[in-house]
Amino acid sequence: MQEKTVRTRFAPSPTGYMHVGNLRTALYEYLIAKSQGGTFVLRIEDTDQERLVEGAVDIIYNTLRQVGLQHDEGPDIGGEYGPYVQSERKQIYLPYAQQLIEAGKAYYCFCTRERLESLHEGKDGSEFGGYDRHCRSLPKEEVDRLLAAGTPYVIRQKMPVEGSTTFEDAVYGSITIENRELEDQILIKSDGYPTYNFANVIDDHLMHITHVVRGCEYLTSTPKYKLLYEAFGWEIPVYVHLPLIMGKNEDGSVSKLSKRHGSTGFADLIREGFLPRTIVNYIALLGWCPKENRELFTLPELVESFSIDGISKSPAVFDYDKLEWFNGEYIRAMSQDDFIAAAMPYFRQVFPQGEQNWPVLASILQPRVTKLTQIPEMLAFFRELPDYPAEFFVNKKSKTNLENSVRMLEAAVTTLQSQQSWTVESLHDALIALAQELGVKNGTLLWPVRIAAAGTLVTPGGAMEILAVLGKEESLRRLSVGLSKIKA
RNA sequence: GGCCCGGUGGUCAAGCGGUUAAGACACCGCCCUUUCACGGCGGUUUCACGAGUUCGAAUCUCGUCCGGGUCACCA
Repeated sequence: MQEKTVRTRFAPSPTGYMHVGNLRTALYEYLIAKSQGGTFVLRIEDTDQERLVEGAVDIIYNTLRQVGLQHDEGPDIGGEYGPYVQSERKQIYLPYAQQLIEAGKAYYCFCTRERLESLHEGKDGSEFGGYDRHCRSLPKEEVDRLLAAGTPYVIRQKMPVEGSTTFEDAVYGSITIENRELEDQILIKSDGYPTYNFANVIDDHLMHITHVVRGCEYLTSTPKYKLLYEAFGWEIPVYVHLPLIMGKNEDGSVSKLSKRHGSTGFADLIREGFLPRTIVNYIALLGWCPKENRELFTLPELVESFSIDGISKSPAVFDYDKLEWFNGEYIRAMSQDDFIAAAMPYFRQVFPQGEQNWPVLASILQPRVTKLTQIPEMLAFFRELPDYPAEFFVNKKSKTNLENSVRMLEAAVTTLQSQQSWTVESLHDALIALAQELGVKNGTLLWPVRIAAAGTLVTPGGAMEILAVLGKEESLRRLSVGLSKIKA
C-alpha cells in the first residue's frame, strides 16, 4: 500500500501585505510537504473583489522567492490542477453549490443586506445567534418565482439542527462543536463569487490537497468544513492548525499579530535590515521545536528536521530581541565578500563615492552589527569628526589622563608621520612598538589615539582600524585636533 | 456574552508519572581587551491556583482564575 503524495498549499489573499503570520503558515506548509517528498502549491484567493489590491500578487511571488519557498504549482508556473487563481475558477463553484441544493444540503437565500443588518441590531449584538434561517424553509414555488424574477440571492449551507460535529486536528487533537453554534454560512455570494470557506473546500479537494495548514483562528470554523466534505462525500484532509503568533500591544497585553503591531510585515523587516534567512529561521521556531537542541537552521536543514509532532499548541509572542540575535548570527556567518556586497548601500550613505578600505570596514562591522541598517550611524565619525570634550582623553583603566595624552599623541604623531605603510597590520606593529618604547601599557597610548581619531568614546574597531580607514593625512589632522583640544 | 483553544522564568521553549526542571534570547557579573562588539565562564528569574488519583504529579482528572481566538455576502 503506497502512501499518497503529500500536497500542501499556501493560499494567500492578495492584500498587498505579507505579515510574518502568513509567511510562517507558508513556511510550515512548505516544510510539511518537502519533509515528506511532497508538493507545495500556491493558490491565490482573490474572491473578495472589493478588496483587490494592485500589484499584490507580485508581492507574494517576491516574498516567497526571497525566502526560498519555491512552489511546485501555481499561477505563474502552472500545474496539473489549474487555474491557480480563484477568480479564474469562478465558474467552477456554482455547480457544486447547486449540487448541494439538489441534495437538500444547501438553499437559496434572498434576504437583503438590510434584513441581515436588522437581525444584528434587533438583539443587542451579544445575543445575536447568526442568520435566522428565514429562507431555509421557503416553499419551492416561492424560490422558483424569486429566481425567475431575477432576485439577487446567495446560497447557504444547511447546518444540522441537533447534535455535534467532531474533527481531528493533527496539532490540537479531537475538537467538538455543538451544531447549534454553527451558522448557515454563505457558500456563494450575490456577486456570484464563492466565499473563502466554500472556495477553499472545493479547491483543496480538486487540487488533491492532503494537509490543510492554517492559523488556529480557523479552528472553530473547521466543523463547517467537515460538514461540507461530508455533504459532498469527499475525503477530509488532515487539518494542521498552528498556534497564533502574538504581538505586544502598547499597554503590554498581547493579541494576534497584525499591522497594528508596527513593523511585523515581511517587507518592514527587510527594510529594517533583517535578512530573509533570519526571518525564516526565527519564525520556524515560533510554534515549532526541533527534536535536537539547536536553533540555527537553514531552509534545507528545516526540511530535514521538521515534523508535525513538534508543533506546539500555545501561542507565541514575536520577540524582536531574539530576531536581532539571529540576524547577528547570520551576518557574522557571511563571507566577507558577501558582507561587503550587502553592506555597500549603507557604506555609501557614509562614503557617497570613491574607494574605501572595504575589508577593514567589514572586519570592524561584521561582528558588531545585528542589522545592516545600523552601519551608517556606527560609521558617522568617519564622515565628520564630532565635536568632543577634552575629558574624553581621561580614562582610569587605560591609565591615561590629560597630561599623559599630550605626550602619547605627540609621540604617535611623530611615529605616524614617518609611517610608510598604512595598513592595520603595519600601524599595529608601529604603535605597539611605540608603546613598548615609551614603557607604557598599550591602552595608555591607544586610548588617546583612538579618541582623537574618532572623536567619540565608543567606536567599532580599535585605533589601528580607524586610522587605516581614515588614511594618513586625515589621521594626522585629527590627532593634531586632539592635541589642541587638550591644550586649550 | 456563547462557543473553541491555551497556561513551564520577561520572551521562545525541552519535558509525556520518579530529572539537581535542558537549551536559547534578554538581563547582571567576571575574563579577554585600546572603547564597543565578538568569544569564554558564571549568575538572577519558572511549572497560574485549588482539590483529587498515586508510594510519588510540571506531567493524569476535575474545578477556579487568567490569556487568546471566533461569532460577516473578509479572508
